[in-house]
Amino acid sequence: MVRKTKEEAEQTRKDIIDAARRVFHECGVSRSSLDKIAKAAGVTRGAVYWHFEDKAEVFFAMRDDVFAPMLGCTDAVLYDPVLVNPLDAIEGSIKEFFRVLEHCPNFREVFEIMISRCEYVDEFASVQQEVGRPAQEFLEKIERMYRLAAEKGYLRAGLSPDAAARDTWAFTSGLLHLTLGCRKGSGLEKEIPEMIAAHMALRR
Amino acid sequence: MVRKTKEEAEQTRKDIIDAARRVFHECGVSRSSLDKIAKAAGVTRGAVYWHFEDKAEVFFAMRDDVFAPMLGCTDAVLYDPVLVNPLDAIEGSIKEFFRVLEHCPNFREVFEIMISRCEYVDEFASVQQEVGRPAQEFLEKIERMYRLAAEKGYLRAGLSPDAAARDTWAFTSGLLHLTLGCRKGSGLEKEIPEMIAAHMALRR
DNA sequence: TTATATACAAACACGTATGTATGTAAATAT
DNA sequence: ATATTTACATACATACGTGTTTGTATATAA
Repeated sequence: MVRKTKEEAEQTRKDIIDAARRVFHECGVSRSSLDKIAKAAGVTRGAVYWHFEDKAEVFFAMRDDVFAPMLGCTDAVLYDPVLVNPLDAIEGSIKEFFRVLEHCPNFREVFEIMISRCEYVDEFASVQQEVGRPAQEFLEKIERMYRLAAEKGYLRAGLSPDAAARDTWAFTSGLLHLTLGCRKGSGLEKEIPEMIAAHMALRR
Repeated sequence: MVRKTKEEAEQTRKDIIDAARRVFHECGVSRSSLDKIAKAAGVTRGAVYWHFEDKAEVFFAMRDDVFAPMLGCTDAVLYDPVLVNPLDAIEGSIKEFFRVLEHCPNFREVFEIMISRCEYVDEFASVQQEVGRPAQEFLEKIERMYRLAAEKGYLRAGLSPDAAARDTWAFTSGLLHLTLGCRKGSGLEKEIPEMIAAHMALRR
Protein backbone atom coordinates (compact mmCIF):
# COMPACT_ATOMS: atom_id res chain seq x y z
CA MET A 1 0.00 0.00 0.00
CA VAL A 2 1.30 3.40 -0.88
CA ARG A 3 -1.41 5.96 -0.63
CA LYS A 4 -2.35 6.86 2.99
CA THR A 5 -5.32 8.68 4.40
CA LYS A 6 -4.93 12.30 5.43
CA GLU A 7 -4.61 11.31 9.08
CA GLU A 8 -1.94 8.73 8.31
CA ALA A 9 -0.04 11.26 6.22
CA GLU A 10 -0.19 13.77 9.04
CA GLN A 11 1.18 11.10 11.35
CA THR A 12 4.16 10.39 9.11
CA ARG A 13 4.82 14.13 9.06
CA LYS A 14 4.96 14.07 12.83
CA ASP A 15 7.08 10.92 12.73
CA ILE A 16 9.57 12.70 10.51
CA ILE A 17 9.78 15.69 12.85
CA ASP A 18 10.22 13.35 15.79
CA ALA A 19 12.93 11.39 14.03
CA ALA A 20 14.65 14.60 12.95
CA ARG A 21 14.88 15.73 16.55
CA ARG A 22 16.52 12.48 17.59
CA VAL A 23 18.92 12.43 14.64
CA PHE A 24 19.78 16.14 14.93
CA HIS A 25 20.51 15.60 18.60
CA GLU A 26 22.72 12.60 17.98
CA CYS A 27 24.57 13.65 14.80
CA GLY A 28 24.28 17.43 14.74
CA VAL A 29 22.24 19.19 12.10
CA SER A 30 24.83 19.23 9.33
CA ARG A 31 25.62 15.54 9.59
CA SER A 32 21.98 14.57 9.71
CA SER A 33 21.27 13.59 6.14
CA LEU A 34 17.68 13.41 5.03
CA ASP A 35 18.26 9.72 4.45
CA LYS A 36 19.22 9.19 8.11
CA ILE A 37 16.16 11.08 9.22
CA ALA A 38 13.91 9.22 6.82
CA LYS A 39 15.20 5.84 7.95
CA ALA A 40 14.84 6.82 11.60
CA ALA A 41 11.23 7.66 10.83
CA GLY A 42 10.70 4.41 8.94
CA VAL A 43 10.16 6.07 5.57
CA THR A 44 12.27 7.05 2.56
CA ARG A 45 13.53 10.45 1.46
CA GLY A 46 10.55 10.60 -0.82
CA ALA A 47 8.27 11.08 2.16
CA VAL A 48 10.51 13.76 3.60
CA TYR A 49 10.61 15.69 0.33
CA TRP A 50 6.85 15.32 0.06
CA HIS A 51 6.24 17.00 3.41
CA PHE A 52 9.15 19.45 3.47
CA GLU A 53 11.16 21.57 1.05
CA ASP A 54 14.51 20.64 2.52
CA LYS A 55 16.35 20.01 5.78
CA ALA A 56 16.03 23.61 6.91
CA GLU A 57 12.25 23.37 6.76
CA VAL A 58 12.32 20.18 8.83
CA PHE A 59 14.48 21.99 11.34
CA PHE A 60 12.12 24.96 11.58
CA ALA A 61 9.10 22.69 11.95
CA MET A 62 10.83 20.83 14.77
CA ARG A 63 11.69 24.08 16.52
CA ASP A 64 8.23 25.59 16.17
CA ASP A 65 6.76 22.48 17.76
CA VAL A 66 8.32 23.27 21.13
CA PHE A 67 8.95 27.02 21.16
CA ALA A 68 5.39 28.25 21.42
CA PRO A 69 4.37 25.76 24.15
CA MET A 70 7.47 26.69 26.14
CA LEU A 71 6.59 30.39 26.02
CA GLY A 72 3.08 29.48 27.12
CA CYS A 73 4.40 27.64 30.17
CA THR A 74 6.58 30.45 31.42
CA ASP A 75 4.13 33.24 30.62
CA ALA A 76 1.45 31.40 32.56
CA VAL A 77 3.55 31.75 35.69
CA LEU A 78 4.86 35.22 34.86
CA TYR A 79 1.35 36.59 34.56
CA ASP A 80 -0.28 34.44 37.25
CA PRO A 81 -2.65 36.85 39.05
CA VAL A 82 -2.18 34.95 42.30
CA LEU A 83 1.37 36.28 42.53
CA VAL A 84 1.02 39.82 43.82
CA ASN A 85 4.75 40.40 44.09
CA PRO A 86 6.20 40.69 40.56
CA LEU A 87 9.52 39.41 41.88
CA ASP A 88 7.76 36.16 42.76
CA ALA A 89 6.36 36.02 39.24
CA ILE A 90 9.81 36.48 37.71
CA GLU A 91 11.38 33.92 40.00
CA GLY A 92 8.56 31.47 39.38
CA SER A 93 8.64 31.75 35.62
CA ILE A 94 12.39 31.27 35.42
CA LYS A 95 12.16 28.28 37.71
CA GLU A 96 9.32 26.94 35.60
CA PHE A 97 11.43 27.30 32.49
CA PHE A 98 14.25 25.20 33.90
CA ARG A 99 11.82 22.74 35.46
CA VAL A 100 10.24 22.07 32.07
CA LEU A 101 13.68 21.87 30.50
CA GLU A 102 14.72 19.20 32.96
CA HIS A 103 11.55 17.13 32.86
CA CYS A 104 10.56 17.29 29.23
CA PRO A 105 13.13 15.49 27.06
CA ASN A 106 11.66 16.85 23.84
CA PHE A 107 12.13 20.44 24.91
CA ARG A 108 15.54 19.69 26.29
CA GLU A 109 16.68 18.00 23.10
CA VAL A 110 15.51 20.87 20.92
CA PHE A 111 17.27 23.43 23.12
CA GLU A 112 20.43 21.35 23.12
CA ILE A 113 20.28 21.12 19.35
CA MET A 114 19.87 24.86 19.02
CA ILE A 115 22.64 25.64 21.48
CA SER A 116 25.33 23.17 20.58
CA ARG A 117 24.40 21.12 17.56
CA CYS A 118 23.60 23.65 14.88
CA GLU A 119 25.76 26.06 12.92
CA TYR A 120 24.17 29.44 12.46
CA VAL A 121 25.29 30.23 8.93
CA ASP A 122 23.54 30.59 5.58
CA GLU A 123 19.99 29.31 5.76
CA PHE A 124 20.30 28.92 9.54
CA ALA A 125 21.70 32.39 10.13
CA SER A 126 18.15 33.63 10.55
CA VAL A 127 17.63 31.20 13.42
CA GLN A 128 19.94 33.28 15.55
CA GLN A 129 17.84 36.35 14.89
CA GLU A 130 14.68 34.40 15.63
CA VAL A 131 16.14 33.17 18.89
CA GLY A 132 17.09 36.76 19.57
CA ARG A 133 13.51 37.91 19.42
CA PRO A 134 12.17 35.75 22.27
CA ALA A 135 15.28 36.73 24.22
CA GLN A 136 14.51 40.38 23.55
CA GLU A 137 10.87 39.86 24.49
CA PHE A 138 11.89 38.13 27.69
CA LEU A 139 14.00 41.15 28.56
CA GLU A 140 11.10 43.51 27.90
CA LYS A 141 8.71 41.38 29.95
CA ILE A 142 10.90 41.31 33.02
CA GLU A 143 11.70 45.00 32.60
CA ARG A 144 7.98 45.69 32.95
CA MET A 145 7.73 43.33 35.90
CA TYR A 146 10.67 44.96 37.66
CA ARG A 147 9.18 48.41 37.11
CA LEU A 148 5.92 47.15 38.54
CA ALA A 149 7.81 45.70 41.49
CA ALA A 150 9.50 49.05 42.02
CA GLU A 151 6.14 50.87 41.95
CA LYS A 152 4.70 48.43 44.45
CA GLY A 153 7.71 48.87 46.68
CA TYR A 154 8.92 45.31 46.42
CA LEU A 155 12.22 46.15 44.72
CA ARG A 156 15.19 46.82 46.96
CA ALA A 157 15.72 50.53 47.47
CA GLY A 158 18.19 52.18 45.15
CA LEU A 159 17.94 49.55 42.46
CA SER A 160 17.17 50.52 38.90
CA PRO A 161 14.46 48.23 37.51
CA ASP A 162 16.01 48.24 34.05
CA ALA A 163 19.47 47.37 35.34
CA ALA A 164 17.99 44.59 37.47
CA ALA A 165 16.15 43.28 34.43
CA ARG A 166 19.24 43.18 32.24
CA ASP A 167 21.16 41.44 34.99
CA THR A 168 18.46 38.80 35.36
CA TRP A 169 18.34 38.50 31.59
CA ALA A 170 22.04 37.71 31.30
CA PHE A 171 21.89 35.44 34.34
CA THR A 172 19.10 33.36 32.83
CA SER A 173 20.81 33.10 29.48
CA GLY A 174 24.04 32.03 31.15
CA LEU A 175 22.31 29.45 33.29
CA LEU A 176 20.70 27.98 30.19
CA HIS A 177 23.97 27.73 28.33
CA LEU A 178 25.89 26.39 31.30
CA THR A 179 23.35 23.71 32.07
CA LEU A 180 22.87 22.56 28.49
CA GLY A 181 26.36 23.20 27.23
CA CYS A 182 29.71 22.79 28.81
CA ARG A 183 28.52 21.85 32.29
CA LYS A 184 26.06 19.19 31.21
CA GLY A 185 25.94 16.23 33.55
CA SER A 186 27.90 17.93 36.29
CA GLY A 187 25.02 18.01 38.73
CA LEU A 188 24.41 21.67 38.05
CA GLU A 189 20.71 21.01 37.48
CA LYS A 190 20.17 20.29 41.16
CA GLU A 191 21.53 23.69 42.13
CA ILE A 192 19.53 25.70 39.63
CA PRO A 193 16.47 26.46 41.77
CA GLU A 194 18.58 27.76 44.64
CA MET A 195 20.73 29.75 42.24
CA ILE A 196 17.61 31.41 40.91
CA ALA A 197 16.33 32.03 44.43
CA ALA A 198 19.68 33.53 45.45
CA HIS A 199 19.69 35.70 42.36
CA MET A 200 16.27 37.10 43.14
CA ALA A 201 17.02 37.47 46.84
CA LEU A 202 19.68 40.01 45.89
CA ARG A 203 17.00 42.42 44.73
CA ARG A 204 14.34 42.01 47.37
CA MET B 1 59.85 25.90 -6.16
CA VAL B 2 58.27 23.33 -3.92
CA ARG B 3 60.45 22.70 -0.92
CA LYS B 4 60.43 25.52 1.64
CA THR B 5 62.72 26.28 4.55
CA LYS B 6 61.57 25.38 8.04
CA GLU B 7 60.59 28.99 8.71
CA GLU B 8 58.57 29.21 5.54
CA ALA B 9 56.84 25.95 6.35
CA GLU B 10 55.97 27.24 9.79
CA GLN B 11 54.54 30.33 8.16
CA THR B 12 52.29 28.32 5.86
CA ARG B 13 51.11 26.42 8.94
CA LYS B 14 50.12 29.73 10.50
CA ASP B 15 48.57 30.85 7.23
CA ILE B 16 46.41 27.74 7.22
CA ILE B 17 45.25 28.33 10.79
CA ASP B 18 44.50 31.95 9.93
CA ALA B 19 42.57 30.97 6.83
CA ALA B 20 40.71 28.28 8.76
CA ARG B 21 39.50 30.87 11.26
CA ARG B 22 38.17 33.07 8.49
CA VAL B 23 36.52 30.20 6.61
CA PHE B 24 35.09 28.61 9.76
CA HIS B 25 33.64 31.95 10.71
CA GLU B 26 32.08 32.53 7.33
CA CYS B 27 30.85 29.03 6.44
CA GLY B 28 30.60 27.24 9.75
CA VAL B 29 32.92 24.37 10.62
CA SER B 30 31.06 21.59 8.84
CA ARG B 31 30.74 23.46 5.56
CA SER B 32 34.36 24.52 5.60
CA SER B 33 35.99 21.99 3.33
CA LEU B 34 39.72 21.58 3.54
CA ASP B 35 39.86 22.76 -0.05
CA LYS B 36 38.19 26.06 0.85
CA ILE B 37 40.60 26.52 3.72
CA ALA B 38 43.59 25.62 1.59
CA LYS B 39 42.61 28.04 -1.16
CA ALA B 40 41.97 30.80 1.36
CA ALA B 41 45.51 30.20 2.62
CA GLY B 42 46.91 30.16 -0.89
CA VAL B 43 47.95 26.51 -0.81
CA THR B 44 46.43 23.16 -1.78
CA ARG B 45 44.96 20.44 0.39
CA GLY B 46 48.33 18.74 0.20
CA ALA B 47 49.79 21.40 2.46
CA VAL B 48 46.91 21.09 4.91
CA TYR B 49 47.26 17.31 5.11
CA TRP B 50 51.01 17.72 5.54
CA HIS B 51 50.60 19.93 8.62
CA PHE B 52 47.42 18.45 10.10
CA GLU B 53 45.72 15.08 10.41
CA ASP B 54 42.29 16.37 9.47
CA LYS B 55 39.88 19.25 9.92
CA ALA B 56 39.44 18.60 13.62
CA GLU B 57 43.14 19.07 14.23
CA VAL B 58 43.06 22.37 12.34
CA PHE B 59 40.15 23.43 14.53
CA PHE B 60 41.94 22.57 17.76
CA ALA B 61 45.11 24.36 16.64
CA MET B 62 43.07 27.46 15.86
CA ARG B 63 41.37 27.36 19.23
CA ASP B 64 44.55 26.82 21.21
CA ASP B 65 46.07 29.86 19.51
CA VAL B 66 43.69 32.23 21.28
CA PHE B 67 42.54 30.47 24.45
CA ALA B 68 45.73 30.62 26.46
CA PRO B 69 46.45 34.31 25.66
CA MET B 70 42.89 35.20 26.60
CA LEU B 71 43.22 33.54 30.00
CA GLY B 72 46.48 35.40 30.50
CA CYS B 73 44.78 38.75 29.85
CA THR B 74 41.97 38.25 32.34
CA ASP B 75 44.12 36.66 35.02
CA ALA B 76 46.53 39.57 34.84
CA VAL B 77 43.73 41.86 35.98
CA LEU B 78 42.17 39.35 38.37
CA TYR B 79 45.42 38.98 40.28
CA ASP B 80 46.67 42.54 39.88
CA PRO B 81 48.18 43.36 43.31
CA VAL B 82 47.24 47.01 42.90
CA LEU B 83 43.58 46.10 43.34
CA VAL B 84 43.13 45.67 47.09
CA ASN B 85 39.39 45.09 46.82
CA PRO B 86 38.76 41.65 45.26
CA LEU B 87 35.44 42.92 43.93
CA ASP B 88 37.40 45.43 41.85
CA ALA B 89 39.57 42.59 40.59
CA ILE B 90 36.54 40.56 39.54
CA GLU B 91 34.86 43.53 37.90
CA GLY B 92 38.08 44.49 36.15
CA SER B 93 38.84 41.07 34.79
CA ILE B 94 35.34 40.57 33.41
CA LYS B 95 35.45 43.99 31.81
CA GLU B 96 38.88 43.15 30.41
CA PHE B 97 37.50 39.96 28.92
CA PHE B 98 34.78 41.77 27.03
CA ARG B 99 37.11 44.59 26.09
CA VAL B 100 39.51 42.15 24.45
CA LEU B 101 36.59 40.39 22.83
CA GLU B 102 35.41 43.63 21.27
CA HIS B 103 38.78 44.93 20.17
CA CYS B 104 40.57 41.81 19.02
CA PRO B 105 38.85 40.40 15.92
CA ASN B 106 40.80 37.14 16.09
CA PHE B 107 39.57 36.35 19.57
CA ARG B 108 36.08 37.44 18.71
CA GLU B 109 35.96 35.28 15.61
CA VAL B 110 37.16 32.19 17.47
CA PHE B 111 34.60 32.69 20.22
CA GLU B 112 31.85 33.24 17.68
CA ILE B 113 32.88 30.06 15.89
CA MET B 114 32.82 28.09 19.11
CA ILE B 115 29.49 29.51 20.20
CA SER B 116 27.45 29.49 17.03
CA ARG B 117 29.34 27.94 14.16
CA CYS B 118 30.36 24.52 15.41
CA GLU B 119 28.38 21.39 16.18
CA TYR B 120 29.54 19.63 19.31
CA VAL B 121 29.17 16.02 18.22
CA ASP B 122 31.55 13.17 17.50
CA GLU B 123 35.12 14.40 17.26
CA PHE B 124 34.01 17.85 18.47
CA ALA B 125 32.04 16.58 21.45
CA SER B 126 35.18 16.89 23.56
CA VAL B 127 35.35 20.59 22.79
CA GLN B 128 32.35 21.15 25.00
CA GLN B 129 34.10 19.46 27.89
CA GLU B 130 37.25 21.45 27.23
CA VAL B 131 35.27 24.67 27.21
CA GLY B 132 33.69 23.47 30.43
CA ARG B 133 37.03 23.33 32.22
CA PRO B 134 37.94 27.02 31.81
CA ALA B 135 34.37 27.83 32.79
CA GLN B 136 34.74 25.69 35.90
CA GLU B 137 38.11 27.28 36.67
CA PHE B 138 36.63 30.73 36.26
CA LEU B 139 33.97 29.80 38.80
CA GLU B 140 36.57 28.58 41.27
CA LYS B 141 38.70 31.67 40.81
CA ILE B 142 35.90 34.09 41.53
CA GLU B 143 34.70 31.92 44.42
CA ARG B 144 38.09 32.43 46.02
CA MET B 145 37.99 36.14 45.27
CA TYR B 146 34.52 36.52 46.74
CA ARG B 147 35.60 34.67 49.88
CA LEU B 148 38.57 36.97 50.13
CA ALA B 149 36.28 39.95 49.66
CA ALA B 150 34.06 38.64 52.43
CA GLU B 151 37.01 38.21 54.76
CA LYS B 152 38.19 41.73 54.04
CA GLY B 153 34.71 43.06 54.65
CA TYR B 154 34.12 44.29 51.12
CA LEU B 155 31.20 41.96 50.41
CA ARG B 156 27.74 43.20 51.26
CA ALA B 157 26.59 41.86 54.59
CA GLY B 158 24.51 38.70 54.50
CA LEU B 159 25.75 37.60 51.11
CA SER B 160 27.17 34.13 50.63
CA PRO B 161 30.44 34.36 48.68
CA ASP B 162 29.73 31.08 46.85
CA ALA B 163 26.24 32.12 45.84
CA ALA B 164 27.56 35.46 44.66
CA ALA B 165 30.23 33.67 42.66
CA ARG B 166 27.78 31.36 40.93
CA ASP B 167 25.54 34.31 40.12
CA THR B 168 28.43 36.21 38.58
CA TRP B 169 29.47 33.06 36.76
CA ALA B 170 26.08 32.64 35.09
CA PHE B 171 25.86 36.38 34.42
CA THR B 172 29.19 36.39 32.60
CA SER B 173 28.35 33.34 30.57
CA GLY B 174 25.01 34.83 29.58
CA LEU B 175 26.55 38.12 28.62
CA LEU B 176 29.02 36.31 26.40
CA HIS B 177 26.34 34.33 24.64
CA LEU B 178 24.00 37.28 24.28
CA THR B 179 26.64 39.56 22.83
CA LEU B 180 28.09 37.00 20.43
CA GLY B 181 24.94 35.08 19.68
CA CYS B 182 21.41 36.21 19.19
CA ARG B 183 21.88 39.86 20.12
CA LYS B 184 24.87 40.49 17.90
CA GLY B 185 24.88 43.89 16.30
CA SER B 186 22.12 45.26 18.50
CA GLY B 187 24.33 47.75 20.26
CA LEU B 188 24.55 45.59 23.33
CA GLU B 189 28.34 45.90 23.36
CA LYS B 190 28.11 49.54 24.40
CA GLU B 191 26.08 48.65 27.47
CA ILE B 192 28.29 45.82 28.65
CA PRO B 193 30.64 47.79 30.92
CA GLU B 194 27.76 49.40 32.76
CA MET B 195 25.95 46.08 33.02
CA ILE B 196 29.03 44.59 34.64
CA ALA B 197 29.35 47.57 36.95
CA ALA B 198 25.68 47.32 37.93
CA HIS B 199 26.06 43.60 38.52
CA MET B 200 28.99 44.13 40.87
CA ALA B 201 27.35 47.10 42.57
CA LEU B 202 24.65 44.73 43.78
CA ARG B 203 27.14 42.98 46.03
CA ARG B 204 29.17 45.87 47.38
C1' DT C 1 -17.84 4.21 -11.33
C1' DT C 2 -14.35 6.46 -13.24
C1' DA C 3 -10.91 10.07 -13.05
C1' DT C 4 -7.71 12.37 -10.65
C1' DA C 5 -4.93 13.77 -7.08
C1' DT C 6 -2.31 12.04 -3.19
C1' DA C 7 1.43 10.01 -0.54
C1' DC C 8 4.85 8.16 -0.93
C1' DA C 9 9.07 4.56 -2.91
C1' DA C 10 12.64 3.83 -6.15
C1' DA C 11 15.92 5.28 -9.42
C1' DC C 12 18.82 8.69 -11.55
C1' DA C 13 22.18 12.38 -12.17
C1' DC C 14 25.17 15.48 -10.30
C1' DG C 15 28.31 17.78 -7.35
C1' DT C 16 31.41 17.65 -3.62
C1' DA C 17 34.32 16.18 0.29
C1' DT C 18 37.56 12.97 1.90
C1' DG C 19 41.73 10.20 2.29
C1' DT C 20 45.51 8.45 -0.01
C1' DA C 21 48.93 7.71 -3.36
C1' DT C 22 52.23 9.55 -6.29
C1' DG C 23 55.25 13.06 -8.19
C1' DT C 24 58.87 16.56 -7.47
C1' DA C 25 61.96 20.42 -6.69
C1' DA C 26 64.47 22.34 -3.29
C1' DA C 27 66.48 22.25 1.43
C1' DT C 28 69.25 19.82 4.36
C1' DA C 29 72.14 16.07 6.05
C1' DT C 30 76.27 13.37 5.22
C1' DA D 1 78.90 16.27 -4.06
C1' DT D 2 75.60 13.10 -3.41
C1' DA D 3 71.78 11.14 -0.86
C1' DT D 4 67.96 11.78 1.50
C1' DT D 5 64.25 14.20 3.50
C1' DT D 6 61.04 17.80 3.37
C1' DA D 7 57.12 20.44 1.99
C1' DC D 8 54.24 20.53 -0.57
C1' DA D 9 51.12 19.97 -5.53
C1' DT D 10 48.61 16.86 -8.33
C1' DA D 11 45.88 13.00 -9.42
C1' DC D 12 42.93 9.19 -8.15
C1' DA D 13 39.37 6.42 -5.98
C1' DT D 14 35.56 6.33 -3.18
C1' DA D 15 31.66 7.64 -0.67
C1' DC D 16 27.98 10.47 0.34
C1' DG D 17 24.31 13.95 0.07
C1' DT D 18 21.14 16.47 -2.61
C1' DG D 19 17.43 17.51 -5.75
C1' DT D 20 14.61 15.72 -9.24
C1' DT D 21 12.23 12.50 -11.90
C1' DT D 22 9.53 8.63 -12.54
C1' DG D 23 6.55 4.97 -11.05
C1' DT D 24 2.45 3.37 -8.52
C1' DA D 25 -1.16 1.87 -5.46
C1' DT D 26 -4.72 3.82 -3.23
C1' DA D 27 -7.78 7.48 -1.21
C1' DT D 28 -10.89 10.71 -2.57
C1' DA D 29 -13.63 13.67 -5.63
C1' DA D 30 -16.99 13.95 -9.36
